[in-house]
Amino acid sequence: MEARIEKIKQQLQSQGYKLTPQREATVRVLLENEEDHLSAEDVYMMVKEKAPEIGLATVYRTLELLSDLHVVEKMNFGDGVARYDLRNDSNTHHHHHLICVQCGAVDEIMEDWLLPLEERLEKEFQFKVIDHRLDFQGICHRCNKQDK
Amino acid sequence: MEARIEKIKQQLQSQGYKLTPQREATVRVLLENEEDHLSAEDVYMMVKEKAPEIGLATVYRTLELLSDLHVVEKMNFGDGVARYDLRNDSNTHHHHHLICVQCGAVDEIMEDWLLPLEERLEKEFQFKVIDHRLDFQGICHRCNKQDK
DNA sequence: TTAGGTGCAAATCTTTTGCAGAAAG
DNA sequence: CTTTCTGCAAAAGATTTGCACCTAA
Repeated sequence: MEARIEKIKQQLQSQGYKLTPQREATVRVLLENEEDHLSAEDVYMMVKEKAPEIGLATVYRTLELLSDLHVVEKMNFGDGVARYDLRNDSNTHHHHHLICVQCGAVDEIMEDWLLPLEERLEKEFQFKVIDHRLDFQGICHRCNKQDK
Repeated sequence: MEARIEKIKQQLQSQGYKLTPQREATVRVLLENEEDHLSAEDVYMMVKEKAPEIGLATVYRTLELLSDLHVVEKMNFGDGVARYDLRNDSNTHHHHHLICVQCGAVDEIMEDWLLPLEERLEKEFQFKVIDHRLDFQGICHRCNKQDK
């Protein structure tokens, strides 16, 4: 965990930015909730517990900055808010989402199932893939059980 | 084109809704711009040319209604606005997006490449897939050419 | 001392809602 | 008539911005 913070600090500094206490608190919240997909408001509330004086605008600015640096990924699941995920070390994003339309849960699959498709895309469409996003909407295993 | 409007009219009526002139004008705009991904504001401006008295709220309400009926699909590409696409006749959504990070173009692949994955999901994760969404970010063939 | 950061409040932008009147069966 | 629909204006909610102060190299 400390190692990942150190790395992010270096990413920031290499671009002339500082890892301020506010930014560090924000990153720690993301780190401690890696499997969730927090909104800016979510992050704000959690950061407030550690650093009550922080402002919402700072959280937005931090998330935007980290997003520009590809440290976090900004996502949109269709409810009116942006959600943010820490990226893994290689700065690539290769997980897929299982979005339950019944209970709203968002699960993840961490494997990358799309490499064959990406190769096909480059060949057939001359489209050079940088990243992708794959979401499935459906009924999750928990709701499936309950329905019986 | 008239046939598709007629079909949408029946879909509305079967649920107790009317195909009002405003709604028809909205559908026609979507029909005439099927390969674009229009925002509510885009649709509003185009509908205004045919029916200048229409209100933005009506466009939003119409798009929301059509979305509920699965006549259009509401999407979000990460810029702050929702975008709307007419669905095909079977009311399924099986196209994939190629989003160019350089010129911003959004191309589509109409084939469904994911059926094998969906089967695997149901087996391995007990997740019943209703719909999916697959977007690729990268460099499109046009930009690829220009760069040379 | 100087550029980068921050908190606050105000501004902006998209989308939704309340309401009174209009349209359609 | 009664239900659905509309336009307008106001409200709501998320995000951004202006600004004066702050803080670290």
